[in-house]
Amino acid sequence: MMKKPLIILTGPTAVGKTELSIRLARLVKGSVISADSMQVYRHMDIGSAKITREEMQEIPHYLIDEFEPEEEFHVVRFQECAKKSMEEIYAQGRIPIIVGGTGFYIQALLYDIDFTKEQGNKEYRAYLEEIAQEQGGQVLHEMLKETDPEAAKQIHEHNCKRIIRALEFHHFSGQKISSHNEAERQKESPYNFAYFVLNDDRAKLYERINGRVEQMIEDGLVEEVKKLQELGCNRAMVSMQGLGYKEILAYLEGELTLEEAVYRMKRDTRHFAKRQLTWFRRERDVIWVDKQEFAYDNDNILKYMQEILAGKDII
RNA sequence: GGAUGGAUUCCCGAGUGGCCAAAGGGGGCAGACUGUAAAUCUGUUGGCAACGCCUUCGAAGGUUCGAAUCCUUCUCCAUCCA
Repeated sequence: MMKKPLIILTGPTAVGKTELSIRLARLVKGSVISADSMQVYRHMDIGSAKITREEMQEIPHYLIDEFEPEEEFHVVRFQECAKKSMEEIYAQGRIPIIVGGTGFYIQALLYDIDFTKEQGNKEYRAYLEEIAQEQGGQVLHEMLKETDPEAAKQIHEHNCKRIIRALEFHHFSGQKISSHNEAERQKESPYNFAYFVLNDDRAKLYERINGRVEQMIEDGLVEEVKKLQELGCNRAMVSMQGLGYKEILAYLEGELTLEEAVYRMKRDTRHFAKRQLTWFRRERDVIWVDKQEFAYDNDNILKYMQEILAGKDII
């Protein structure tokens, strides 16, 4: 059976994915699926740098404004929703284009990683979190050594979240997460895909990030977060852990000055961009698109992409 | 003009004779990641032909087996007195 076509356009935050994605979508008759852990939430527009209706220019977009900020969105839901969207897109004779900077989400979809072994209840996790709280993370790490020594070796003892997940996985599935991961890692993608990573010179990227943060403040990010607060959003919510949101929330609660909040937003966004790049470097079959090499001209970039897509029989 | 305090590695900041290429933090750089991923976590950060050598703690001299640490002079900064 022929593999279905799939285009991915990603890159670190603030490289300029959005603009390019629209032109690409028009070029290949594509529909966009957002792979962005924050743009899925409604009422979070400025801080997530969400694409606007006008910018979409009639190109269908999926997974934007799909959930309320109090809902918990995560990879598994992303995968489910994205797969559903893809079917719809294929049925219309269009090509799905994954656009967004959340590498983990992209991976989950691209390699159709299996997450459904167990759907744990919250109790066990709460129990583990309590242990971590009261006895410290090392205790959990010791527990993991018992049940899954391989995983214990791979996960640093300070990384509580991942230790908890590994224990939880074992608890509900009876299997080792280390072997599960190992198996999933071998998977081949069920799609005929092109994985583009847009990149730019680091210094330029950082400049853009800093500028973008300033712009967000000017555009009324503080007001946006105030409204979210009024809607009942608090820092425990997954959505409120987004960059920009957690800092402004801290400012509104009097923990930080605005200046300090802005400083942190910039810094943490830069760090985030770095982590994204690390992620993409590790992914296989990635096509790097360095903006400098194309003289910062999207026409050139599109031409290049088009060639590659044609070569892979995607278009 | 006088008095006092200060000047430390990219930044802030400890160190007050050997254990100091110099704590800690920040920033930078690198990495991990398979149900919170804009999250969570790790490593590294003077140079080199690198288990050793070289350069560094405002500058120049000096004391000492040995100095970022003590002495002298100078430069700059801060506060105070004129």
